[in-house]
Amino acid sequence: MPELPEVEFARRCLARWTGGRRILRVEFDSRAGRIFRPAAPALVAKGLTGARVKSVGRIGKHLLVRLEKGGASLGLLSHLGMTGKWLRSGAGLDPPSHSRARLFLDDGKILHYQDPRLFGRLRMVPGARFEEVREVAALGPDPLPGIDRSRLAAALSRTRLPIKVKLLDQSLLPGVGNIHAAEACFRARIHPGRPSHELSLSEVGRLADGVLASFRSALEAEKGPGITYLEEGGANPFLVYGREGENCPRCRREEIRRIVQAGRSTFFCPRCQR
DNA sequence: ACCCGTGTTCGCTG
DNA sequence: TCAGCGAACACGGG
Repeated sequence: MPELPEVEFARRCLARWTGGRRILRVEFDSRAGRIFRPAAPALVAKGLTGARVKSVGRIGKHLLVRLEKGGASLGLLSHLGMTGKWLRSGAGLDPPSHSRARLFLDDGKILHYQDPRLFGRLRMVPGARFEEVREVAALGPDPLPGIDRSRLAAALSRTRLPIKVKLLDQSLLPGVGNIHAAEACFRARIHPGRPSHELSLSEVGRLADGVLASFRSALEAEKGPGITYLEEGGANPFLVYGREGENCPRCRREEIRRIVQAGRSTFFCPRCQR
């Protein structure tokens, strides 16, 4: 369920697990071709074998792993798609289900890239020049630790798209996904259907605050049991997402509604959000 | 069985 | 030319 907070959590885990470690061996499953495409899985595996991890970065929902092999820099770009996850296990344990690739580290641990739906991507970036990768080049500046409000206001003034739909555009505030777009509109008390160019400067400011607050709240939840995934059985940690029919947590007088915008669900309070 | 889904890209349309 | 839309990708869960 990766939007920015989950990807940032994955980054911290990966950094802790791999810092200074060497990759001894790489395995992949029969479906890994989708994840690695257009490169052949065997080529990626060969490229990673023997490399040492230097650092793990992130921009938006993209993980940027910097490695070194034979004195040369090497990059691994990881996008988790809808269901991608990095997990770690000890040697000799059964791999988790849908483990598409496994990296065997020199401390005896195994990193698994798990991705049931195969929407994620894992690709090598020569020289770790991530900025030359088209999807990365198209991203706006990462919203953490802060958002440039003038830039945000300027970008919003140029489109009539509903604000909640525009928030999904990764050139705006990369890392915002369907959940946090709805959460940010709710926190900002802005109706998700409002044309972006109509927002006042103070509304744009509230929206930036809303995005950051929603991210921080989710990151805070990750520190606990690491559960912010709706499917994982924990309580729904969100204010409006997935809460159709429940009372609004702010006004307590209106039920949360669900609408569909650009083919995606949006949840909002019709009383609080105008 | 049917519907829904945390993301992105591509092709079509007006 | 291009913003905007819907479909497609693929699979599990309710």
